[in-house]
Amino acid sequence: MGAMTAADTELARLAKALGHPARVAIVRRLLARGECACGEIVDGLPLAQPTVSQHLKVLKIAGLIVGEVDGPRVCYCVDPRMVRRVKDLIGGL
Amino acid sequence: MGAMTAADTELARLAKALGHPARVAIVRRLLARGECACGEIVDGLPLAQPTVSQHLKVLKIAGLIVGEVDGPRVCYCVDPRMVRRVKDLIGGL
DNA sequence: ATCGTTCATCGTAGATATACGATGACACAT
DNA sequence: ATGTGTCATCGTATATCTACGATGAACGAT
Repeated sequence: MGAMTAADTELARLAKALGHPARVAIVRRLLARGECACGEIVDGLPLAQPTVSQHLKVLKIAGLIVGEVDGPRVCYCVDPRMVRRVKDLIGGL
Repeated sequence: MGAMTAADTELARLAKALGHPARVAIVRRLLARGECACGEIVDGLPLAQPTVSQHLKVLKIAGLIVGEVDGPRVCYCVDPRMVRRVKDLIGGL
């Protein structure tokens, strides 16, 4: 016992993805709205569109959200399994 | 509704502090042991002593742990209120 | 007073994160 | 084909993070 475990790495990876106010706000908004186009997210944040897109990418790589192309738009929503996973890992502390 | 709230910033701040495997491992160890001297933490991690001390500082600034000087040693333990706070904030997602 | 132990801080190199303008890619119109 | 609206990616500047050797500060023992 002592070294960093796989669970430590997984939790750190997810926590890091949530380690920026904009990304927390995005997740919260998606949970409230169910799903949301990128533009709406941009409108709700005091950040430029490329910056928001970059934050969305971080959340997507972490697996917390998924993006579905819908015509000219991209619709984002949370992956409830990953949100559950975060809650379990934090709750397991 | 839309902009980043104070709760978003607080959660992001705490999540960021947990956004490194070593820091998660430290918190977990402290929760398991109750309290722990710095040296024991160093021994349990594949990192140099200054690096561990730096990680401890991050956790301390975030309020997740507190350090008490005990002779030549420094005894660390988690602040249970802050751990509760993290769980509540994550659970509230 | 000097030494050994324990831990923090300093200084620094390399990597990663954050922000945005500019540009590219794609779908849907006209 | 041309244009418009939507979003991703590129390029880049600045800041922050991560790691460690070297050094400093504080305590207990000799």
